[in-house]
Amino acid sequence: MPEDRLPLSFYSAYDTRTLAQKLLGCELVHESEDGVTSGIIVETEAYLQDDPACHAAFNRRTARTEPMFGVAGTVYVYLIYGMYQCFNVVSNAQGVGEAVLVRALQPTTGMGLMELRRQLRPGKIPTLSTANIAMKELCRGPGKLVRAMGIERETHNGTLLSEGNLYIRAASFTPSDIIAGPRIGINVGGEFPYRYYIKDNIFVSKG
DNA sequence: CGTACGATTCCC
DNA sequence: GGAATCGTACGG
Repeated sequence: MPEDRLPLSFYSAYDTRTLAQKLLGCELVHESEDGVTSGIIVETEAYLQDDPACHAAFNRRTARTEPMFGVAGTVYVYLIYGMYQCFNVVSNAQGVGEAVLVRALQPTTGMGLMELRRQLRPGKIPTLSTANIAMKELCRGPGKLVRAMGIERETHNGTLLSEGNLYIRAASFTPSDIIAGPRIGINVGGEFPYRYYIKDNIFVSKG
């Protein structure tokens, strides 16, 4: 199978909300030392520069948000609730500060490795009750998919999807129906329907 | 320097 | 329903 990695030009070819929809059906890939994991992106959210829910809203440049002001196709990974991380694709022109949050994947490669990574949660000893994670739960949520894919802020934050071992493949199909609705877990900006997901796809998070 | 909190997940 | 857990943001 050809790598078919999306070029950097793909990420700047659309406005952020359009990109969030164009990413649906594309495949996120991580070629790690432990093995390859990948999954079809089935759920995303857009975060815009005039959007109160966006970390970089209103040109707020800090050490954390700096990657969001990089070129489209930059990776933005941040720590949330002290124990989980979220993976974003930086969008729009350099200096704008917008991104697309990836919220769920349909696993395609390395499900065994995904399950192992999910079991190895910090402070958690795997038990029989956690020994088997359903395939549809492996990447069902932004924190879950980051852990299953082995994505880490230390190594991937600020990298480019056009180079390195974390990248996105072009979609091999066009999603038939895309649903838009309110974003999940935010306290402001709830009036904007910037969450997008593939209709009837069982790997989409419940929110 | 102190502290409140978050684009979440899991357990009671 | 509530805890876990810590870097970040912001005020003093």
